Amino acid sequence: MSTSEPSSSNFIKTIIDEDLESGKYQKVITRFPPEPNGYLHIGHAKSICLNFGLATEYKGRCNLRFDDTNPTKEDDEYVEAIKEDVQWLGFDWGKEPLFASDYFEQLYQWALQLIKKGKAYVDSQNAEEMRVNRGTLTQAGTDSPYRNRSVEENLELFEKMKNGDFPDGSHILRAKIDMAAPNMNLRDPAMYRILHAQHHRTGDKWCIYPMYDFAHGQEDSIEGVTHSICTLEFEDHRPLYEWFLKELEIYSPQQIEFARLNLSYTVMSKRKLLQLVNDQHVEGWDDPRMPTVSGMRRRGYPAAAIRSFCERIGVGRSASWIDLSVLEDCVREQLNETAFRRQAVLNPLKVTITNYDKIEQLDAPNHPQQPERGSRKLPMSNELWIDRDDFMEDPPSKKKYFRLGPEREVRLRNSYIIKCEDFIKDENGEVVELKCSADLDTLGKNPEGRKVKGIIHWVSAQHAVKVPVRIYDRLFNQENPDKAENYLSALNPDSLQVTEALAEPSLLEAKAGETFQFERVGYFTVDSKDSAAEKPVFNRAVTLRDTWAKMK
RNA sequence: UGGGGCGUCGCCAAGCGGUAAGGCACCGGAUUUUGAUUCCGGCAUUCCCAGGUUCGAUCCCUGGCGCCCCAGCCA
Repeated sequence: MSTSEPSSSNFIKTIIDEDLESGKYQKVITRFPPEPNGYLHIGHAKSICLNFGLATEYKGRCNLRFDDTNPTKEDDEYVEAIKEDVQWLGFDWGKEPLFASDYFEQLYQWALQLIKKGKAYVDSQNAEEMRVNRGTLTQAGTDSPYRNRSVEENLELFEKMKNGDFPDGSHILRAKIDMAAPNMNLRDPAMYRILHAQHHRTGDKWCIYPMYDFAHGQEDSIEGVTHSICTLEFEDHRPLYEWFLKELEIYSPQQIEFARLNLSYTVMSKRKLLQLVNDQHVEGWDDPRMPTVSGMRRRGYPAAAIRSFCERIGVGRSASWIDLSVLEDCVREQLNETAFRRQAVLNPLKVTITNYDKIEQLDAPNHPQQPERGSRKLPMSNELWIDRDDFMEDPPSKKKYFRLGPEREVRLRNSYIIKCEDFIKDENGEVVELKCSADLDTLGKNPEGRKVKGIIHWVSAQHAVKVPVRIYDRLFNQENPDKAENYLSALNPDSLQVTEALAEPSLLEAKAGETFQFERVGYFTVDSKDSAAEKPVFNRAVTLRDTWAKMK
């Protein structure tokens, strides 16, 4: 499956090691429990790598379980997308994925059990009344007037709720715990609400649906999960998680919380990502600018890069902010190994080689560090395109600059060394063409007596193919978009720039999903949606590291 | 001002009473037909602050300070 992931220690492994050693558990069973109400994002990837990673490392199992307890927000489209993403990330959940909805009957029976035990009651206050009577952070709540209904009455009302005799919101099943509890979650939390909604799997079979708190622990219990790993916000829910399992007298897994991922220049809430999609600020969940797994896949981020990112950032309990550049660096790390090298010019400047009048098919390696991966033919002629950035009429520092300039020499990547003899300007004073001479004795070898440090990429004008290229930048231009008055105001208007590249002809054969390094520029992936045979459209996954840009 | 957490290098993160791992970033230097990659070297006398216990504290105690989460019939 995935390559070697050494994986450093973290506090969760310490807990598991202790549990294994003390004999509390003999095996490790985890689970990844997404709600199918949106696409997976990089934050989910962290949880996936953690949960599946632990299962692999301890030779246990990790279940993929859809937490589909709220039919008003869930959809099969999301189920399918989530399955694809988990698989693509390189993980295996075994036979079939599991669903909370498969446990609805059992959950219902358990609710009856708590009612009979006097631990649950049907409340008939409306939502507003419940809110008011819940109290505040510093004031205890007050008991509902319906709190002491008899078991019989509760049973009867709950039965009617189940049968669909009541409209949404008219009644609710609550756990009878303590309206004065300092932990708000224990102030008689809701267990079941009435929802006359079509469920993506059970259709209209149910009119009542369990709340997260009344479902999650029992789901874990049914599946024999040993370590139920979730994010920090659920820490306050743990006493409730344990309360239900204890009152139900069933096996109680251990919940462990870790800090969720925060990535700079992006938002991570599904609600906001959904809004970006619905309001068409992006082209869809898999828009290459989205922090979704599918967006990153389309952008050209390899699964291995996402895994190594998750390994690199570690797992802890303190709120952490990871810079987007860390992710990009993981992408480079992978792509540098795997991507074939090609030449393409994004911002063309014409060059005429004055002493060269033939056409040659030069040999250029697919990957200089991996010669066994072969080579391709690179056509060379006397009219070329190079990148505008590689010429300066007046270089700043004679010493530090080693690109093209008047009287300067430079190596054409995979070709000859050329010297700029002259340059031509248009009426606006802009350089439009360079006249260069080539040292014809420098193909595949260095000249004697002088060193030419600069190397530039190029493409033969008559052979070049025009290909659409999409340059992506961060979706937001504020480090923490959530800190803006409205996160939408932090959207980067220039996050997508559509342009064209003049590319070497071999790139015409590029297949959807393939990634190439355009030498000295960056990594570009053939878009899987908008490309056709012989008509590749390229997405820039990430630039190359550029220390020269930093020096300037 | 109720409850639950967190605070170790610029960013993550080990450490669990015996004298500060590692990764990334950064800074040097070497190799290089990608100013990329690779390679070598450097990079916390100090662990939010102040007291205390101890032969010895990042780890224990006390008191501060700062930050995060909780008042959905969302998960």
